[in-house]
Amino acid sequence: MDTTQRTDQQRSADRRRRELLEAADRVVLRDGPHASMNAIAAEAGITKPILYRHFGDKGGLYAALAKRHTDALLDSLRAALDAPADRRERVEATLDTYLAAIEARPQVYRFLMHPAEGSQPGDQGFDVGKHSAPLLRRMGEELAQVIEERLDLGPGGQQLARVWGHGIVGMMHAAGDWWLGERPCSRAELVRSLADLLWGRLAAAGDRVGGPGF
Amino acid sequence: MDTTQRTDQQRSADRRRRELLEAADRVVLRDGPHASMNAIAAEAGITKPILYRHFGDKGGLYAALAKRHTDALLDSLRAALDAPADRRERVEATLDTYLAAIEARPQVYRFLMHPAEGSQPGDQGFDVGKHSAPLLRRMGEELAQVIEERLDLGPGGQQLARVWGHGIVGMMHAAGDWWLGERPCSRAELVRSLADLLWGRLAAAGDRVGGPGF
DNA sequence: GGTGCCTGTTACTTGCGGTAACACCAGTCT
DNA sequence: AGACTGGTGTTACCGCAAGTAACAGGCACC
Repeated sequence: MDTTQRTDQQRSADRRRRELLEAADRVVLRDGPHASMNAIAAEAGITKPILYRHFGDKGGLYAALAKRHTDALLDSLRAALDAPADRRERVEATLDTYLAAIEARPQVYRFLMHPAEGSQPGDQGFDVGKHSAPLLRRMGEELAQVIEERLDLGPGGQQLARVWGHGIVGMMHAAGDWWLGERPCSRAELVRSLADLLWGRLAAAGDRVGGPGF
Repeated sequence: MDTTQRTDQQRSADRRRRELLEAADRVVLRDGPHASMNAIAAEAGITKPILYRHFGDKGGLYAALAKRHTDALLDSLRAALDAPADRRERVEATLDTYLAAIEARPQVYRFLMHPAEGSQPGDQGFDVGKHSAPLLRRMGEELAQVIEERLDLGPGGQQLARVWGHGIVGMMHAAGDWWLGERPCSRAELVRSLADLLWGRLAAAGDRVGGPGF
């Protein structure tokens, strides 16, 4: 008895939570990450305390919101990353998937990259090394795992894979961010340039004038 | 007459400004980027309106603060980047310089990477593509310029250099951020791993089990 | 019919960014 | 001397957002 009823309540609570999240989504995508809790509550047709009961604080709401989008994006990326294709093709497909996503919904992207807004003034010694958006961390770890699973990197390969995972994700992120702001070239060109970088063209390029000493 | 007196006043104002910036620096480095204007004013021994007269608003103060540190870091990086050495050595030296800087003063680093705190709720259409800290942009452009000056990349080389500049900076940043948080290896190992990545070891590595199809 | 319990409200506190208005203290001009 | 000006400093306030009581109805359950 108790269990069935509790289940009912939980279901209703979960549905409510989803509704609230969708309302929050609309507001954040419309007003940016600085949307106030009042605005979100109004969009959902309710008032603030309900939001706080469901999500604890603003950070909780934003975390829940971010998780949805992050999961969705990570699913797309995993698909591109695990495709049965040549390594270079897979890399290009992954880069393109990411860039297409941020191009299609830059507001979602901007929201996801925001460093959580958290870190209350009470955090003594304040959290060094946790500025990156959780999305970046998760993408880095994910990529690291794929690299380690599929490539033979010899001894110390696991650590190498993690460095590379985070490094490549950072490269993708920074280049994508810059590209989104300036649009200096097509997406395909950007993908190609980045893949070329990863393929060692930096090392292979010739010097411009004299020797490397000048 | 007028000029000399105005110069005097300007000098005194500049000195005051430097004092205020130093006080702000202490507070920000102690309390993190969420330091309040009240706290900064108190540290400087004065009250808020003076800060506002000197810097306009909080964004202005933070921008001025960030510029000092950014300029200093960029100077170090330029030195490593322009050293008369082998390309690989230069790359490693630059990576190491950056990592040493963020390792030595993580709070400064954390502050610099903060996306300006700006973007008032009034910005309709809200500023997509300007999230990255100004430091990242400047480092990216700087590196792009060096790459373009010194490497022969054939046609389209300028654009390629810019993509690479921002991409490499992003790689360095993300890997450094992750490394600072987890400390999974020594700085030298990290530098070596990243340089290896840029040197094409990703493309050169063998597959782990079967062909690339699985 | 009382007892929890969830959902919802209004009304409040606290703290921050930012500003207006006033006060003091040089020198300067007449 | 005495009014005028410009910079430095103050207190006291506004508006707004996060977060929190404290209270009010609906609905199951004993």
